Amino acid sequence: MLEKARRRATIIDVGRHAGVSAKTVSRVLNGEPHVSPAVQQRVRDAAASLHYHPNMLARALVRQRSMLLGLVYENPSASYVVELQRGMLTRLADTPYRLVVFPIASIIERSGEVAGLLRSAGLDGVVLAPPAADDLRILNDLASAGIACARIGPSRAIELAPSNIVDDITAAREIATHVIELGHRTIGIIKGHASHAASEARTMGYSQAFYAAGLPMRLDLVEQGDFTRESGHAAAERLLARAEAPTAILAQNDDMAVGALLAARERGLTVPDDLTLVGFDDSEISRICWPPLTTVRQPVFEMAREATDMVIAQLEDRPPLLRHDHPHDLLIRASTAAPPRS
Amino acid sequence: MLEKARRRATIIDVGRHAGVSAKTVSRVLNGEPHVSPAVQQRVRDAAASLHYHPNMLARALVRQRSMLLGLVYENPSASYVVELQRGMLTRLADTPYRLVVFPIASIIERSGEVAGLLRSAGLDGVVLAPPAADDLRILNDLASAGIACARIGPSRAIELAPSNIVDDITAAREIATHVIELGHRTIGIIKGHASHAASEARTMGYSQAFYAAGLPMRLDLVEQGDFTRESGHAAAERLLARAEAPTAILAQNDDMAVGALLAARERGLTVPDDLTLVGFDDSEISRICWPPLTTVRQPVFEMAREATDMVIAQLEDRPPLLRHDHPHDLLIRASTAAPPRS
DNA sequence: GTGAAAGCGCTAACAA
DNA sequence: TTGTTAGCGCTTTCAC
Repeated sequence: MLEKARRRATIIDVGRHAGVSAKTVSRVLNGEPHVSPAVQQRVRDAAASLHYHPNMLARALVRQRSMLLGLVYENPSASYVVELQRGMLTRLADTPYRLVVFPIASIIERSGEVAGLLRSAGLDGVVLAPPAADDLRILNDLASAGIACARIGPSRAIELAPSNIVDDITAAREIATHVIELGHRTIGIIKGHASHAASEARTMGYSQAFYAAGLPMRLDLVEQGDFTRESGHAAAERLLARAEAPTAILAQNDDMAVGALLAARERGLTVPDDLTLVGFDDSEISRICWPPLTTVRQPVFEMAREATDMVIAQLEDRPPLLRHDHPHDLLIRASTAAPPRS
Repeated sequence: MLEKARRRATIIDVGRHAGVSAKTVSRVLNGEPHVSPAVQQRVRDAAASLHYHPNMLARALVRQRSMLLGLVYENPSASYVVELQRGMLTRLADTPYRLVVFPIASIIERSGEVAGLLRSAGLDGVVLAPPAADDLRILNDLASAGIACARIGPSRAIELAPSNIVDDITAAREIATHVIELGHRTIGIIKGHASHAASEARTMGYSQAFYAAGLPMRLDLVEQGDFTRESGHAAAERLLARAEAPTAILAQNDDMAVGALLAARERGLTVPDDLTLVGFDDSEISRICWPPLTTVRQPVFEMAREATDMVIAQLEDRPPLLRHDHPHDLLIRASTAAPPRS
């Protein structure tokens, strides 16, 4: 059978056991100086024999520090979320901070509640992923609640809070240029959710590439998605059902591109022979699916790690980096080719 | 500019503002009876005008409840982890509980530390995914620390703590039987990490299927993996390099099967024409890769949701379900076919 | 219906 | 080098 839960030993119990005051125990446990080695040892022994573990809740109350950091995100792409978490957890390893996750269904609609939610959770700091990273209301509420924050991929008001940025416009222009240079002229676009500012930025990048190549921006070939695979599937179906179907599709993230890939497959189209397809993000599935997707690598992991560092810096009263520009990479893989000559 | 952080209003401030005592404020905020409607309204108004938010840390200390639930897992497969989190978060929506994630590098080696880690994090409860779910040491430490827990996919000591179970042996037998019935006789196996009890169980299921079909259990065709795609890739390479290469490979999860798929492709083999391949778990990539994998669906999402419910039941002093058996499904997709006639 | 006092387990400030 | 006192912000007695 399992042992019974017994009353938890407190710092006072340990002190009594070691024949010292509670404060001395506290000093030893927190590695403060000015405690004789002999007493230190007595305290440690007493703590061990009583199975003492500090009560984080009490410590948190008096120190005004919960050691809890939040991650706020909307829930579109599993691989994106995993990368965010990995980045934060990597920075948090061997620190006393813990990661609390806050997937918010619709951040824009609920932006008024979000800060209250984070505040009542007693967080010390948060990392804001899109689209929360662009929500000024949340930023403001966080500041007035005294919660440290850092942002990933904001597009607006960069100077307002520490930001990790990648140049979405340039990245989108580069991937669109690659497709145009392969010879495509009828090019469909699957946009991400409108509440993400990155969606606008990427569309602008595409349009710059079209303009530079002397191609018109065909608004009739722009379909709205929401960053989910399902939405990419549906959008691709609409595009491919056109009388004048595109020979290439630019999807604004990899999940939607994979959805488009499945849609193409269902119509008997082979990628890239019949249809060129590109994504965005270099998420794991872009490498796993077949063919692997031409995409743009966003250093999500590094941005999350860096954002976490920015938050911790604030909590430790070090001046945080206010802005970190991250590089992107155009990754040309097997999903792009010249258009079929029909 | 952002607003300045101002001192947080306390229950006493609200009381003063409303002309009542702190206790009355507490009563109103916690919905306790015996407060006149007029006073209730005054208190609510005062709280709103002072932007009062309860301090969870103080409440946690006095109530001995942090409202924090942990999820403990090792980090093999991203899609698996995401499903676990989704399941927990679904149950946690509209409750005051928060989710704290604990990816532990090597649970078996660090089993002694894990409970201490969870205890010092001040968790009220935890959901244990494999292989922590099978670690008696952790279970025991958790019980003696008075932390509620529930398990996902344990193979041992089922009665020791609330468990969510799928019948790995039967599931593995079914998928192996499917492969055998297609006509395969030389069948390779890629095992998962030995620390996961599910790995043993699945191997047993395979062996039952072999026995029932009158086939020998070929230990020379069993390769060790660790549930990662890379390990599946390496194991498949070893299998396919044999003089007598298998015509089918049973991988113990989908990630390893995808690794094997890539290995086969590199050797110029087509799945399923040249090689039949099956996975386990029905994780997202099993549907996205090409060909989609024949696999066994494990209701990871439902198990996580149910496990969370078991934990909450304990915290609310309701008797938790002690055991929940979940169904599995054999999903026959395009990665399995009759062996090539050579 | 409402309030005063005590205390959750810990640490900061000050004494000794 | 060590101990004492006073809280952190809230909830729990138990009075009124």
